[in-house]
Amino acid sequence: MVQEQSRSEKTRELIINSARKVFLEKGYAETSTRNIADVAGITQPAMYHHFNDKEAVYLEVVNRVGKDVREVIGQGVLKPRLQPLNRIDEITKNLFDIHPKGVGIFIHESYAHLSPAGQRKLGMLYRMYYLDPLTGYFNLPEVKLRKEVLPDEAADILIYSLNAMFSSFYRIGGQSISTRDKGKLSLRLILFGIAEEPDEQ
Amino acid sequence: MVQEQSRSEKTRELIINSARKVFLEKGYAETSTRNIADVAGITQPAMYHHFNDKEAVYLEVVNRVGKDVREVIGQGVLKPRLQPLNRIDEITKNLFDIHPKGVGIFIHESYAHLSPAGQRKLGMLYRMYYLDPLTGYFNLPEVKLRKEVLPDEAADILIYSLNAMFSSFYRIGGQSISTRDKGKLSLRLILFGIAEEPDEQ
DNA sequence: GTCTATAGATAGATAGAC
DNA sequence: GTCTATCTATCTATAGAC
Repeated sequence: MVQEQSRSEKTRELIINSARKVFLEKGYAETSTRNIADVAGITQPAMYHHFNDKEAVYLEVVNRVGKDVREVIGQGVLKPRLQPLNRIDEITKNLFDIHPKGVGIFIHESYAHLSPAGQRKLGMLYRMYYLDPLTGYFNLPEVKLRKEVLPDEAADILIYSLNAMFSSFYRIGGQSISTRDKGKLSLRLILFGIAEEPDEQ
Repeated sequence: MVQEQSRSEKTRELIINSARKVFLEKGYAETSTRNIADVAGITQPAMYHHFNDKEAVYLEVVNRVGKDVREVIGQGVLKPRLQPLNRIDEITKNLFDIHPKGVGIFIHESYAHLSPAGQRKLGMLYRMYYLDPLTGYFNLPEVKLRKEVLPDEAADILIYSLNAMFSSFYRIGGQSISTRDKGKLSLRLILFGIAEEPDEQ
């Protein structure tokens, strides 16, 4: 069942892996097709033999990265020995191992630069690989959400809030949360909020 | 004391106000100097008589917008008749009246496209006009923060989390929180978190 | 299948006439 | 002070030789 990889397939994989590095680091708009070709060690037009356009390369990369994301979230959910808070802490740690500059620069900031069809596809991949697996975590019986929050809303909010925590801009206003322990502390703030809840609103 | 405005000063104001509209809507990178000039009804090179470069126009706009932001936050803080939650709700509402596409597209996404000097200045303005006034709210004696959160951290987290809530990308995964009441609900999630806190961690 | 060459678009910024 | 014309750089994508 192991198929020999043709030269074309090898080059295609090389392009995808090179593009993965650059897109994860700089996002869609700031990545040029020459950047990708340079990392791959081919000329820029050669890329167009393997892909229709830049968008097709990006969406294939999102598909590959997304599968890894789904995998690490799924592994984190299925660790019954760990407390729920330690499990979600491990999930976010693995999420940022995959996205060195955060999820936002890779997914959210790319959206506006895609064609309408590309935007629909990106939305689909984001839901399938990021939101749905995290919804699985918040659906665990031992994870207690605040009563007005639905599991898929919690997943969405968590990813967006994490974006914020790991933004490089986070430091420009002076020393801030990112200079302290980014992991556990940030996560507690997102999960449990920043303020004391008033007795009755 | 009322000084007559010269023709040059009027044109400069016209450019700033035109740029303000476009930068708030599209952010720094997606705004071209021709966009600004078109809105102002002048040619693109004419802009360069009044400003050294695109960055100078942007930073002047941030300064103007920032003053308005400081103003609405300050007004919100000083409303002792309102409950704290209603006050912060009013503050965020006014914040998004000023930023129709959210604070992120105007401030945070612009950062990477500026010169080092511009980045330092933007960081300074962001702290002065956004973070410090909000820190004032979280310093109010009647606002109770969770014990591990400092007031300036709370300010930073609030702005970043609000970014997320109002991102246009927020909808692509299907119907989500943004289709419900964006205001009070989102704010409660940021302030008080999404999860029930475990009895002891 | 990959290359060189280049088309075609758009960006920020400058030169110089008026 | 504003204009027309243009420079320079960069980008995505294509044409066509090899």
